[in-house]
Amino acid sequence: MPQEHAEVFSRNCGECPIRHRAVCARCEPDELAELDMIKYYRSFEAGQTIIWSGDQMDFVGSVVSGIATLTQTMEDGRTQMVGLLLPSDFVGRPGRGAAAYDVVATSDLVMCCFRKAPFEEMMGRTPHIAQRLLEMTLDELDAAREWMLVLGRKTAREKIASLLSIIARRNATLNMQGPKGQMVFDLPLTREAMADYLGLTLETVSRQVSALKRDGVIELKGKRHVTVPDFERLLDEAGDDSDGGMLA
Amino acid sequence: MPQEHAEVFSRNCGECPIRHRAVCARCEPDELAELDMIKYYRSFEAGQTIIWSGDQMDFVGSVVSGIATLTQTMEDGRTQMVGLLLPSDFVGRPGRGAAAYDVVATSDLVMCCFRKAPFEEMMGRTPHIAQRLLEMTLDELDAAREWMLVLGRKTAREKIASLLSIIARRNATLNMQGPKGQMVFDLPLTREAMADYLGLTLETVSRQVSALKRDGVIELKGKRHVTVPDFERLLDEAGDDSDGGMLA
DNA sequence: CGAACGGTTGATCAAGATCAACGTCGGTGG
DNA sequence: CCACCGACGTTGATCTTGATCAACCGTTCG
Repeated sequence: MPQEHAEVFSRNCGECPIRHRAVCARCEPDELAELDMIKYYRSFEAGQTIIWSGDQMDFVGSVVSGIATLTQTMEDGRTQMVGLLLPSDFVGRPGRGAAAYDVVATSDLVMCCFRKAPFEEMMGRTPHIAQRLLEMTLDELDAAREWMLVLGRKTAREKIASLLSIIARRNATLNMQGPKGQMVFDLPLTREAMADYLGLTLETVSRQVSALKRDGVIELKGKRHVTVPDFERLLDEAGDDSDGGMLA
Repeated sequence: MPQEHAEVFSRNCGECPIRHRAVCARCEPDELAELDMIKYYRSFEAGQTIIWSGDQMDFVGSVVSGIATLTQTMEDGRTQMVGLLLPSDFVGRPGRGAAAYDVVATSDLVMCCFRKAPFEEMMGRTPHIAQRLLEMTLDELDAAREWMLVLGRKTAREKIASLLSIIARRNATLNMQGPKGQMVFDLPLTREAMADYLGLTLETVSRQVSALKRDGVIELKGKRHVTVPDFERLLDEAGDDSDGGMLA
């Protein structure tokens, strides 16, 4: 049986770790106060399904800590990840009743949830929220399109390198470092989840990770702890042009 | 040399064929009048590149008539389509200076362009525009995610069937018919463009189209004119569950 | 301890890529 | 008028990448 998270979170938005990146990033104190009235926290453990595709959704919200995946599954069991949710990412689609994808917690996870109806109502008259959500959605769309190139045209090796560089870069921006030189991080995904991300089998993922290690593109400590000695080299293996998608 | 379009378009938004579906769908008469002051029409011929990836963009806009594609290209020439733009679809990303993708007119095309800076300024104080753009962006994100499943997990035959069903469905909603029973339409894409859409080679596209024809899933008159005798059958071949993605 | 889970590695197979030839249609210029 | 060319499409033969099937390892957890 799931044991309740012992950890206690401050309800105070001022202390919120994702305050400056989430949907509420642009909100004024009075707007935060209003959001506060319709918000609540929920904890999930690793492996738990947060939302089932097709379910009626009565909340939207932000990932506060932990990692979740958005996945689509065909009747015969083939599954494709279509979103990777990190802290500050938004869950749920205002204006739609039913969830379109499964949302699964990959690690232990905390969400800041807003009751859906009041949130939608508030969004309608609070440009600060609507604007921020638009911005975040446009970013997600860009990420999805980058991902489509990976899925449609890259080789298995390039796919793995692409995924590693994406995780490395996200990690760097989270720690507010530039993405260059040596980088170290932990893989937040199992080999199977990586396969579902990249449209591969887990065997192919395992082989290509080993190959990148053998060729010195990455170093591994255990199965998950990755060191990238030369980020440019990794980008090269990913087939990305060197600028790495820096957009004005 | 490109010959100028002889056709003349009414500047009048009241007669605009995409009025009810575009970014301006929710605008009041006074807002339309303001948009009118920053708008202009541009025509492109089939094959013409509208925007090059990396270019500075000085406008955003809506496709009024015709079809365009968003594509990404790797240094070695591999290309992946990441968006298919039909009438009423929006082009450009407010808040970003440089284009992230190539935009190419697949057919002769007319765009209703807005000068970027004034449009962004106006969006900041016109919720009707921002809200509609958010809604359209969320729809595009959903489409991109559906597409990711196609790219990552479907077989070549399923990919072709998926593309045909998407085009058939879009066509049906444009003509305001329900997507069922017999459907007839023209393919707006060459075999090569279909391949770039689906992450296949043009040879595989050709073979699978022939196979679907041989198996009676579709009928062809010429290379482009398609008849789908049984839409359910097509959905089945696409591996989609029967509801066809009808979401509340 | 044994089972479950995550991961690695090997042998074999098949879907789709690649290379190549050919067909059709619609201009265009001699 | 016809010959030629280029764009688009089809089909065949062969090759390669990644899938599939299978065995096995190490860790963790009842």
